[in-house]
Amino acid sequence: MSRTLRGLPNVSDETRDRVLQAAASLSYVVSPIASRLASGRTHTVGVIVPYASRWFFGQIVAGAESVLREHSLDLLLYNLADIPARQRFFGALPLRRRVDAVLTVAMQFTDAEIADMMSLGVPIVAVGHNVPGAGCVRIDDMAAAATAVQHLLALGHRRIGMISTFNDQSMFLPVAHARRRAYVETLAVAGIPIAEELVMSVPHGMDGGEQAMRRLLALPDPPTAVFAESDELAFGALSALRRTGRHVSVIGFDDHELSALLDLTTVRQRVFEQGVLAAGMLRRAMTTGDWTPEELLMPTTLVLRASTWPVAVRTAGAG
Amino acid sequence: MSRTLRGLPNVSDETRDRVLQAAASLSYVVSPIASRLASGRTHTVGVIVPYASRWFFGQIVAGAESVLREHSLDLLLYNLADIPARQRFFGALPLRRRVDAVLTVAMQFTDAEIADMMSLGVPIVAVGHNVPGAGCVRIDDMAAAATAVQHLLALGHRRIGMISTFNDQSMFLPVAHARRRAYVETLAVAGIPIAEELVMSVPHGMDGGEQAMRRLLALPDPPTAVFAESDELAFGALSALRRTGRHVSVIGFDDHELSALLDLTTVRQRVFEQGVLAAGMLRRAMTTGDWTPEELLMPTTLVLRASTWPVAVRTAGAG
DNA sequence: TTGTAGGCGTTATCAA
DNA sequence: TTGATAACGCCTACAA
Repeated sequence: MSRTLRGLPNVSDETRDRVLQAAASLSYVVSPIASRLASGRTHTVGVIVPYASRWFFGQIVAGAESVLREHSLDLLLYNLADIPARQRFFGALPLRRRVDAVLTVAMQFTDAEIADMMSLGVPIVAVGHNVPGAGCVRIDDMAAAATAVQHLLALGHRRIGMISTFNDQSMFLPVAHARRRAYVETLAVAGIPIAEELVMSVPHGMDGGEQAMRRLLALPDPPTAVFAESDELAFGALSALRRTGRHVSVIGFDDHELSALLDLTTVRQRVFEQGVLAAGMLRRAMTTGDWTPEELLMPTTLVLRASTWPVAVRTAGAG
Repeated sequence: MSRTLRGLPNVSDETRDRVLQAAASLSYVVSPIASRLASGRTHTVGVIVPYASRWFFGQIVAGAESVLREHSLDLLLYNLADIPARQRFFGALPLRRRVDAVLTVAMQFTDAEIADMMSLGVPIVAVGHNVPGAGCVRIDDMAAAATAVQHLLALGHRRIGMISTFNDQSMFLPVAHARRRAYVETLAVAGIPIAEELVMSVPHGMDGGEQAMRRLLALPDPPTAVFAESDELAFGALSALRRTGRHVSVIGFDDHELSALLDLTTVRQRVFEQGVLAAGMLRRAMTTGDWTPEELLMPTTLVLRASTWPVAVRTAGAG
């Protein structure tokens, strides 16, 4: 009977029909839990995110859900929003004996935490950051961020600020690191000295962006253009500009769904699709049983809109 | 031993210590799956949403996750984004034997589907819509929407449009229904005849809002103000206005995190908190074992910003 | 307070 | 191709 319901090959047609009919008439369904205990496979992937309700993570989760659901795999969400949640997670490691695979999104792990994760002995794929020994789906942050800064340089800007982030634990996420490094290096290549005061580090989100831009505007010699690590930060920056009536070119990163509305120049990445691809890698590993971590690099695109302009225009107008 | 690990009372201190130590040294953890099979309780709540990646649903899910995780309950996400997903869901009803409770968010169920859900025999709480026999956390949509329309009336507007939604199956979600009814009734009370052509029904999202506003602007006698069923629709409407250079007052609904930036007048509801409360109701039912569905009404607030203004001002200016 | 048998509903294995 | 029978790892109940 079990053989029939699972569609194994060695069952006669007649028996199959008989079983299927009986199952239907009793509206019988297999208990996934019992089946998991007996088989040892949980058919579940644990998804770990730092901020479940942010746009970026919502996209990733939705993307992953779509492929997992299609293959009848469960998605167990862990939102490690604050320090207590994180401590609870790594203290108890609730994933143990509970998932067949793990998907982590833009997390900053300590070495000990990575060791914990690897000790689960299941395939792991990281989106937007690198975990040694795990698969990876990401963009080339350095190159993409460099594109953004180069765009500002091409417009003639020389005094360029950056809005960067740190998290609750005052840690710089890997993504923040890479984008800030690209900023520094690109300016260096262009022969522009880095001005410490032009680099703001704030908590992620609109409020952080607004705060950062206000501080930049308060400088004796404010920037004529700003590169924000993400569109949400850029939104905050735009807000500060609008409230103060000042004019500074702003470029973001992500192409958030509202960026077009706000006319924000940005670097587009396909977020939903990264969730799809990551889940696909894990699904394959779970069904075939063999797992060789691979790295997937997604392309990015510079999207030109009205929030950036040549340096001469506005400074002349405003001056 | 099982008694110790589960913290049951009738264990001597000495034994408890001994067991705890042994467990620690072997880094032993109970298998949640085996425990579920034996006890018959899954410690899992199924969460059903129509659009996992939208802001509203992200907030609800994050809110629910925070309380469930705190009590070591699992959250199983089902995103019923399209018709195939929905059919698969109600065809197989994967929740059966798998969850101890269900949380549904702003879903439109048929009677048959409701029957299916109730047949699970577990507590159900609905957020943002009503399911007979289930608990409920929501706002008073009629009253809140009426407030929005009254605001426009108070500003002197008499020709007021509405942007409403239908979903993939061309069904009007309960929320859409209530808000449109409030629109009709509030105008009626004010003695204003309803003009059919002023009510647009579009798919949810910014694109829908933009489309709807364009059609409204194309009317021989366009509205001077528009009530959008949600902020995301309103964003689209604002976009259309900006691109066409026209001026129409717009009020939204939700107080999306970006509404302040866009200066959108709106009706605020506390979304994250609704997720928290709904999950709390289910958690209590799961732990105490008794379940009497209750209904929770959350307050809303009119938030005044710059996207609405008295009718005379702009029409005079534009005319 | 502690130990022990029985059962939860499958899967996997081995005979038949 | 089929039927029967151990695991799977825990919880519950009952006995000691």
